[in-house]
Amino acid sequence: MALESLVGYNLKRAYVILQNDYRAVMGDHGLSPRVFSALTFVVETPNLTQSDLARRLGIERSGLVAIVDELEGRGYLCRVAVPQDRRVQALSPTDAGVQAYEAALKLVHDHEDRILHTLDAVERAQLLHLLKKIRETGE
Amino acid sequence: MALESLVGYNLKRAYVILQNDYRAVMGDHGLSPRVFSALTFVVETPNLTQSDLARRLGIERSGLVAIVDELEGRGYLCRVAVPQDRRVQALSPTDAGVQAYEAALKLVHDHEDRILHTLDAVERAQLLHLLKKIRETGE
DNA sequence: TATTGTTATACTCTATAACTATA
DNA sequence: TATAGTTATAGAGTATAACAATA
Repeated sequence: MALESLVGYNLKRAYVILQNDYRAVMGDHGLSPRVFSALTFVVETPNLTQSDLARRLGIERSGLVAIVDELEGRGYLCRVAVPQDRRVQALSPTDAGVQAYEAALKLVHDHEDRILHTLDAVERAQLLHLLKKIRETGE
Repeated sequence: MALESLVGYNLKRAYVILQNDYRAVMGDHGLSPRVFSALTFVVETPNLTQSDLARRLGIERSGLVAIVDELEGRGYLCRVAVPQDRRVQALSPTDAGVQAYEAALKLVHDHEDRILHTLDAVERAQLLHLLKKIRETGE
């Protein structure tokens, strides 16, 4: 079967498996992968703007609006006006946002530990390394 | 950055990079990844039914209809009635389908060789091996 | 002129539910 | 009853194009 030797096919299948398990662990009302990623950037990056965030996530600004709306609706961040440039909205995490991020990160770690239990520490590090090499190529 | 050590995040980013390059190589009227995968199974598996194919691709039967419609519309396969069980349609590749498959496979190989040029043969084999380990876990 | 955030819109991929015809 | 193929429908996720406010 020619597909078995294709990286793209195996990458997609593996990605779908991780994603399904992620959603099962996070639950119906949990943060989706992209919203969790966005929250991570907001919590870890001071003075992040929406355009910055879209660039880092590799999506369009227009697509980010709904993500930021959701995080704001959950009370996890605030859009803060920036006096120096009145076009931009800085994204500032709330205390609830930081707590939700930490709780979610713990769940994500548990999920990855479980779904990747057949990979030992060396294999997991190898996999991360190889995936990052692909990322470096494509950007 | 917590995301950098997450397999799921890096898996998705790498997958998006491969997918974008795939589409660039195959062109606007080329076979999409899922249609190419379906055609591969049809060409390589005699007497394949739609339910079989959906199961192997990991999607629902309902979602497969449009894929088979497209391949039939391109003249790459025929839905063949099976006398033994008149519920099923066997999927039989045409000569044009086999030729299109072979041409597409060549393009896909070129695409993967190019986008993965920073990985040597050993790394690529490692990556395939690790991705398959994840697939085995999740099925 | 260019950029930020935003809205409107459309497209792809996928799932669920219900139908029909067969078994 | 159960299965194969099908249709209708809806929900993510994402992209493009255009707009107002601001630089």
